[in-house]
Order: sequence, then C-alpha cells, then structure tokens
Amino acid sequence: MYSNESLKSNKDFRRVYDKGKSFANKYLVMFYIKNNFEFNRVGFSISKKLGKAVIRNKIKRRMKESYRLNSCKFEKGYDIIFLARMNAKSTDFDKIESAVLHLGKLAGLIKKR
RNA sequence: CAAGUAAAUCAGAUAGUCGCAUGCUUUUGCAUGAGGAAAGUCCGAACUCCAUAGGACAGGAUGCUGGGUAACACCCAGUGGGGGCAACCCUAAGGAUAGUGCAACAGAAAUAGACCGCCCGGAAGUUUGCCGGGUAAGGAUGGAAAGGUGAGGUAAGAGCUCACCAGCAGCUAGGCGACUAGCUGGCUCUGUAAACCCCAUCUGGAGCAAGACCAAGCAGGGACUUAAAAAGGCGGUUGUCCGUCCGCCGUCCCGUAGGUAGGUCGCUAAAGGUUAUUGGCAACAAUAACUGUAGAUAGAUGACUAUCAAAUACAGAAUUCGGCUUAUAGAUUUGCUUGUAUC
RNA sequence: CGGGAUGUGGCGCAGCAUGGUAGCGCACAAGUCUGGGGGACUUGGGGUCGCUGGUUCAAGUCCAGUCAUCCCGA
Repeated sequence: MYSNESLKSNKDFRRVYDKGKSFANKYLVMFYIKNNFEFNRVGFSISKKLGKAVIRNKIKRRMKESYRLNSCKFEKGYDIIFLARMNAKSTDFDKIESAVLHLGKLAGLIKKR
C-alpha cells in the first residue's frame, strides 16, 4: 500500500463521515464515498476508548493487513474509512479479515466474478 | 534442607514466505528499525524565543551532616530516631527560649489546679458530719496532669534531701561536620510548624505546536533619516516596582515587504556506550583503546508456518538527556542471617 | 507539551479556607389523617467520604503517592 492510498487530512475524513454511506457489523464500521481518482484511499480510525497505545496499534495493524491482503478484490475509485468497535479488542486476525470482506460485500465494493 | 533478607540479570531465539519506515544503491537488492519501564509527566538540565536577564519586594521550592554531579526533590558515605532474635529495613529529621493561633468531649483543674482522699486545728458532740487551713503520695478523666524509680524525711506530704535514669544550660576532649563521651551546675521548661510563621540556601517567563527558512490565497503596510533639541507621553514581558536599552510623536516607496494554507529544517553523535588502568570506603572522576545504535508526520515492527517443555506479564519512541514514581508473566545467579538434621 | 476541576447514602449536592457531631432535598419502608387513591404530617433504615500510606491525641477535612472521569489552551 503506497502512501497516496491512505486518507491523511482531517478535511478528507470529515467529507467521508458527513457525506458518505455506512455499514457495520460486530467488529467494524465502514464509511465510503466515491472520489475522483483511479485508486482507493483508505483510513483507519481506532478510538481511545478501546484501550492503551499497544492495543490500538495492534488493532490498526491487523485492519491494515487484512485490507492489504484483499485490496485487489475491491472496486477502485473510493475513499473508505474503517472504524474499530469495542468487540475488535478481543478478537484474532481471522475474524477481522472476514469482517472487512463482509462489509465490502454489503456495500457492493467487492468485484463480482 | 527450610524460612528470611539484600542485590543483579533476561524480557523469547532461529529459519522461511508476504508486507511497512528510513538510509545506501539504481531497478534489483542490501543494511538498520521501540522499552525496562518507551508509561505517569513528579523534579532537574541542555536547546530555542521573549530588547536586557541587573536590583528590591511578593510568590514558589528545598530543609540532619559531609561529599558526588551539568543540575536536581537524585546518588554515595555517615549522624540521630524507630522497627526486627538477626541479616537488614524505614525515616518531610532546621526553629516551640522571635511572635500569633489551636487543643473537641471527658475531667475538680488543660498551661494552669484541691473533687474524693490524707493530715492538723476549731466549735458542737454518741457514731458522725460541719467550719478553717496544710498537702500533688494515692483515686478518677484524658493523647497529654507539672520529671521517673528507690531510699531518707514529715503531722500528712512535697527535688525538701540523696543515688541512678531522662531532660536543660555551661565547660573540656574527639570529629571537617551532624554528633558522641566525660565533668559541673541550678533543679524541670505541655503538644502542634504535613497551623500561620521565623531562619538559611536556590529561583525571570514560556516551551520543539519552542523557533528558523521558502511561500499559493487574502489583505494595506513597509523602508529610511535627520531640521531642532531637551523634557514628557505611549509601546516593548507572561506577579509588582525601579534601573538600563530600543521604537514612535518627520519624509519616501509600492505586487515591495510581512505572512495564512502548505512545504523544508529543527531531528538525532549523545554531560554516548563497552573494556582496561589509576585515584576514592563509595557515589563518581581522569586517562587510553575500541565502537558508531529508530527518526515517523493519519504517524513505520504485522500476518502465517516449523522447532525449542511453555511463548504466556506490564506495555509502543514523537526535541534530547539525568533521576524519581507507578505497572510487570515466567525464570536464573550471587552475598548474608536464623533454625533444623547429619558428619 | 502545558493548565484546571471533580470523586461523600439509590440519584443530585452541602460539609474541607478555621481538623473533634457526616448533613440537606428527592427516592425507599412503616404509621396517622381519608370510604379509597393522591397529597400532607410523623417516625425510621441506608455511608470502607475513589484507593494506599503519612502527620496529629484525633483526618471526609492537612500532606504525599495513585486510580478514574470531565474540561480548557498552544
């Protein structure tokens, strides 16, 4: 994942939160909106309520990894934000990976073969 | 062997596949990549800015002694006090004779004192109570009751007298010093300063989002100098005042200058680490050799597999160091003390 | 990086500057007034004062450390 494929400024995040659509399951919430680029931009957000720095880092890395492994399956041209919920604190990598794919299917962003 | 006590160390390793950050290479790779507390932000510094960091007051901090350090509320060595059979541990430990305040309830009385009791005398008089005085030994209250214990002494008592102990003042000796030991003296002084306060020492403020450079948009600002001469006014700092210094109270210029978004630097070599020698009880210092170790900016360490008995704790760098405090699975090593058993 | 506030019955708050009795309102329980309800009145129960140490004769109050929650500034 190159650096221009991630959401950076607070302005970009606000645009997705305010104008985008959202889906949720047990572990994650996903916000997304169409952008004007040829590629996707992804942001990850983990609230301070989930735990201390070590726990938040671990959750974010797992979310990043599970998107990276499945990024080829997503449609291009969207800004996406994944937001961790309280249940993500105590799960393993497989559950988070399946949660990412599940949200992609709900939103219709997974390519149909 | 058991119990205890003091200290030190490790904080998964190795191999493979995919992936991230930085640097070097140039299209392929190679190297490096979180902690003992990175944490809490409780102290101390470096560094940067505030015109200067000078004086006074206020405020704040520290508080047994000596040393170490860039500095410290830290560390080392000692002194006094407290706890433990001991090894050892704890200790905000200056001043109550500078002054002010406070000490509920109980109790006769709380910073000064006769309720009961004991003793003497008086009048009345059957026991007995009443009146006047002496007395701090005993009782009761309290955290604290006018030094404690014993003997003498006395009407009963009392440092009234003596011995020992505690405390106070002075002298002598030892120690750099906190203090210790001895002698002498008058006989005895409540506690609280983590109440105000006094004394001694230290202390300007803000913080890397400090600050420097480049610079879209937007907008009014910027530059320079003397004609007169001194005084005054206003402004420049973030407790107040004083002192020093600077600017303004005139002319000239206009996409120039300042500067927001954004970017670059600050940004990692450091009061650095390891080893040896020397000095020192030690903390630490000096010298020599070797070594070169994260630097992001939505913010880099993850996922999976195999082996080791198990991989499990607390926990993630954000300017950098020195400490303190708090959290911590599992395991290892060493010194010392006490007890038990055997030789 | 820096500054500040709060924690006391089930809920909302006093009491801490000046240390000795933990209190107020609502809620809860019982009783009285009423034919009954509502309402009023009377009585009662319920507190490791966030936690751990220290100072003091004595700590909710003073001091130190710690945990949690909330707010503000650059």
